[in-house]
Amino acid sequence: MRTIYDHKALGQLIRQERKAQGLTQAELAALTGVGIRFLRELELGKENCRIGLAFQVIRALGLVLEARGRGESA
Amino acid sequence: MRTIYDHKALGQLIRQERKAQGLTQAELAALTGVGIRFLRELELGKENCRIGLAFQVIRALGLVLEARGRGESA
DNA sequence: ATTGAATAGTCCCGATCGGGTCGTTTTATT
DNA sequence: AATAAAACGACCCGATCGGGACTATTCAAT
Repeated sequence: MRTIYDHKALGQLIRQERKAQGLTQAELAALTGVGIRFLRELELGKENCRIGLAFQVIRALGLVLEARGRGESA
Repeated sequence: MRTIYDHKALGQLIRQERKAQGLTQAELAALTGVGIRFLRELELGKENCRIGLAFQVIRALGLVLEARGRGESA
């Protein structure tokens, strides 16, 4: 379980997961239906990308996002 | 703990948390430094908004996002 | 060290976002 | 039911995204 505090952390996570699955950026991009450049910038922590596309990638990788309030216990 | 499978779920969560904290959209928008319209559309599950702004809102609300691989146990 | 793959950076351009605001609709309170 | 507040939808417009392609750079493996 990994905490995602911002878009950079998200990019790192995506890259890590992509590599863990043995995919290249081009392959994942094709799989996900987004452009290679988008994926690259997402992994590099681009400040502003479209969240819909980001979620497509997240789901394509089989990642699960969970949220809780600050105080809320896991 | 709540699973965020897409941008709609994220919007719902944000709205719920905003209300739980007794804030109006205008107040939260001002607090966060985003436009009211952006916040509104984010809560309504706009497909494509800038992820950087979304994270600003998430942090402003004190929400914590966590991610794990599909198989990974919590 | 060499070689090929993977990633990063840049180009142009159409498509869309996000800003504020005004008018309308929904929700809440009394 | 009446009133006020909050949320929604639409408007215009400048700013930026995201697409593919092409080159340069980094990386891994032999």
